Amino acid sequence: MLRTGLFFDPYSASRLFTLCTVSPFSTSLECARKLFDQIPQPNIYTWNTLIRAYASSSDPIQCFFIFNQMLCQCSDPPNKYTFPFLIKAGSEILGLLEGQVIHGMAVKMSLDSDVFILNSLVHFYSTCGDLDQAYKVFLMIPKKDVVSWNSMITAFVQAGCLEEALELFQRMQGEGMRPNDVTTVSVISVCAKKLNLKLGRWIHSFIEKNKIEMSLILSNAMLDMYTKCGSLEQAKILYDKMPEKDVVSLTTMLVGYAQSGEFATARKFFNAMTSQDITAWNSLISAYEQSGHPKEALALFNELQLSKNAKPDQVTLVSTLSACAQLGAMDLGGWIHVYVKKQGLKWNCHLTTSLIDMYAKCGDLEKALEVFRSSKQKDVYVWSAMIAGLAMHGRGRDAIDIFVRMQESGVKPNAVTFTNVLSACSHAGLVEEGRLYFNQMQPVYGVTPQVKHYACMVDVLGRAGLLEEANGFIEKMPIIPGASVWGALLAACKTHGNVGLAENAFNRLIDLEPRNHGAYVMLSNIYAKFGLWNGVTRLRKRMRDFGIKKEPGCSSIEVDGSVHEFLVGDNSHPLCKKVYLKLDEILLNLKSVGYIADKSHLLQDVEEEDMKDQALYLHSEKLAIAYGLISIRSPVPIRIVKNLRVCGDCHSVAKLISKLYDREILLRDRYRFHHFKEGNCSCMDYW
DNA sequence: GTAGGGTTAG
Repeated sequence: MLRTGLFFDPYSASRLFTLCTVSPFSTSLECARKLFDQIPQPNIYTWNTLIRAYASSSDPIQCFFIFNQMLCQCSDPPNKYTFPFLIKAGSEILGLLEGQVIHGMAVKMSLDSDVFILNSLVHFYSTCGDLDQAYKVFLMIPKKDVVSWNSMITAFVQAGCLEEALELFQRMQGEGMRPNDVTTVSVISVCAKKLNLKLGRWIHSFIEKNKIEMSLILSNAMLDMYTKCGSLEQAKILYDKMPEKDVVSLTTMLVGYAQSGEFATARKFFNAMTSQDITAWNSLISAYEQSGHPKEALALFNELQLSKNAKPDQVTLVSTLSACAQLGAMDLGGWIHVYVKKQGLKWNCHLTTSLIDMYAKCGDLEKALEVFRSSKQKDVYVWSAMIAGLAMHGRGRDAIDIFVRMQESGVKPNAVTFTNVLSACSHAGLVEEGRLYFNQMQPVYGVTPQVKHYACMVDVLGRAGLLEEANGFIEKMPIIPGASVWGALLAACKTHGNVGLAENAFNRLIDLEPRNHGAYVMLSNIYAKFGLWNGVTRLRKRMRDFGIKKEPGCSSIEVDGSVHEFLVGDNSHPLCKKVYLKLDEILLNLKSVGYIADKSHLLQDVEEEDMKDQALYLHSEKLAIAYGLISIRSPVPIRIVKNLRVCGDCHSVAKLISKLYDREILLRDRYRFHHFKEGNCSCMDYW
């Protein structure tokens, strides 16, 4: 074209240029840009095409620089085609200000009745979070087409206004507008979000009746709806009928099966993909992590690192950090912290939250605070995670301090925040503060207390020994007390010894959750404490009859990046002989300073009666501590995670070991952290 | 003589 001079014909040059911008090759945009710079007098069409190309690129902000250049260099003013591209760029960069400027220019140029520009603006304002403005623009569209309706319906769905979206769906039909496949994609996703299978089925038949095209995206949205609403069978039927499937279809099925615990089938869909993208990996990892299989999640994460096709992203790391937190795997957790920095991944609030949570749950509260202090963006979840971290370490006053500072910085507390604040009050014995914040929830903060908040409040009162007040509090509850509420009261009765209230709490709890083994163990412990052996026997028989088993105690410890688990009396560890030798040595040392095993904990233990003397000695946390002393060099602290609450004897032993062996021990049990140092525990024996 | 807006999975 250069040789023939055709390139200097503006029309021909712009055809070549357009071809270049739609090329799928990754370097084609650079190429197009170079080409553009050689076009002598780019016309308005050419400029628009360049802006369009950048609007859907990875660098949409360029659109505004180019637009500026265009205003200076192009003899034609921007036209109705220019604005949709710029508005799209505004949505991409979430640039509310930029978009508003563009909107203003369109108005000045009297282009604000163009349906394309207005539809773009509806989408733009909604992605920037200004739903009111989106709706105002929508109402001003003189001749709404199907895209106008779709844009507004989608805006409502994405803002979580599901009822409004359904209303609009009705209204568009009332005004004679026929929904298309895009409309029904949004409406089906409303059904998925509401978990409303009935409505989902109705929309499905609506689509068939109205002969709406079953696009691949619509089929995928429908698969998503059926799996989320718990109808895997219908999802499978639809899936088998789909003429075309893509990676989204497979991922949706994968998630459906993984979330109902059918991991083998989920893996089949995972393996059936020609190439597993990062979303597929994330789906499987998070399914494992969220259903109590953190070890499998970490194994998959390791597999992912060997994969050539996908690289971990922020979502992967959030799930993986959460798995680390569950296991107390701080080596890997810290490695991920470094990984994010090294890879230059963008920090977001999700990542910050899970990193704080990981450090706090692995026992390194200082690191958690460091991450918290250095984070630039703090949303309500970041603040709440820090409050929870301080709470589980017994630092109630500091937690409340953070709660106050959060409000000073203009972040409004939500239901999660209050759960954590109340938990901080309960762990630190701050009864007055607990009462105060609970009573302020609705009137001051507009957060309606849920069952979990009542349970926390019962815990605050009960732990402090105010059993009657806690019981009265439950009786006055305006909502039905759930199992967690009775569980909190029962636990308090165990700590402070009240058989009458305990029996009532137990019965109410068992009515709601007949197979709650924790309830049986707690009541049995209370009977044992008072020497009510008939009660113990009765309960034990009832457990046998119903086939209810106590959850076995399990402690885990991370050494050199791998997690070791110990069960009660475990013999499966390769180094178990050494562990038991170490344990003998420890107990001998402890006895020399006057330690006597507290056997009251033995009598209380329902399932372990056969093991009598051995049982205490074999508690999993003792095994894990012994293993830690063997394999972790001083002065690195020993970090243990236990699935149940630590027993009184293990608690005393850990205190003594911390002094005798001059080692810090961080033990996370089901409810909180115990930081043993120089013969004392951070919980000050209030737990 | 060239063109534009809205949709699914973590």
